[in-house]
Amino acid sequence: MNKLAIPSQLDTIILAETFRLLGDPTRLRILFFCLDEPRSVGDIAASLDLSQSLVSHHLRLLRGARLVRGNRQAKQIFYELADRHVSDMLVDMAHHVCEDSDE
Amino acid sequence: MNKLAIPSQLDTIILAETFRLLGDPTRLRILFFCLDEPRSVGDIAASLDLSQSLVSHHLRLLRGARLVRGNRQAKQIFYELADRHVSDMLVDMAHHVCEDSDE
DNA sequence: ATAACATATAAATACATGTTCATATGTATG
DNA sequence: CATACATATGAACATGTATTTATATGTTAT
Repeated sequence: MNKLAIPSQLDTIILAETFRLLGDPTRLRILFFCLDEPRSVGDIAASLDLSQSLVSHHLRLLRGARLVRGNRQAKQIFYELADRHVSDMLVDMAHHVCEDSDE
Repeated sequence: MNKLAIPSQLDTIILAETFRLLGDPTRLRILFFCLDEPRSVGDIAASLDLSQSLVSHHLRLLRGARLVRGNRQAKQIFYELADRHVSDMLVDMAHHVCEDSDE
């Protein structure tokens, strides 16, 4: 509805922080891998060919920004996107980039 | 239509690159400032209280990623968002962040 | 409790990146 | 042409960050 006022200084920082976290290929791969179904840390590491430690570090950052959320199932912890906002955001942006050959 | 397949390695990198550029508060401020109407470099610098050099550096990056586009008008160069995709993206994301108090 | 498995954390390092300062390029006007 | 104005570029620096290696925490089963 509204064309969008210029975001406040604070909103800008929060927005930038979110973008910054999405601005790393490894983290993006992790996010897309967890898009459809929750995935365990080990699964992520094995499937994306990343060290367990690295995956854990990235998940910490993503958790901190509430972009993902994990719940324990016995020994494993399954991570998924935090909410619909995040997944929509990702999907939308992916479309934007893929369709980037027009205009 | 499609739920979105996992992006290719290349698309992931391009997407990450775009996000990375958006992941800086200064660049975001510049983009939002140029959202409604084209703005000269000097205007940007003065209005956002940034050095002319800094603005120019950031504009170069944004230009390189085809996020903004500038055209000369006599001595000045007016920058605006490159296309509708970019501006929509920005507006959408801003809304996502602002509405981030639900769920 | 001990062993085995899954995940998280800490320290260290190598590299990327935002910012500043100084200078160059380009454009109009006397 | 020379001067002033607007923007761009280059080098230097300081800070941030992705990744690795090593180790700790937590959970289940024997």
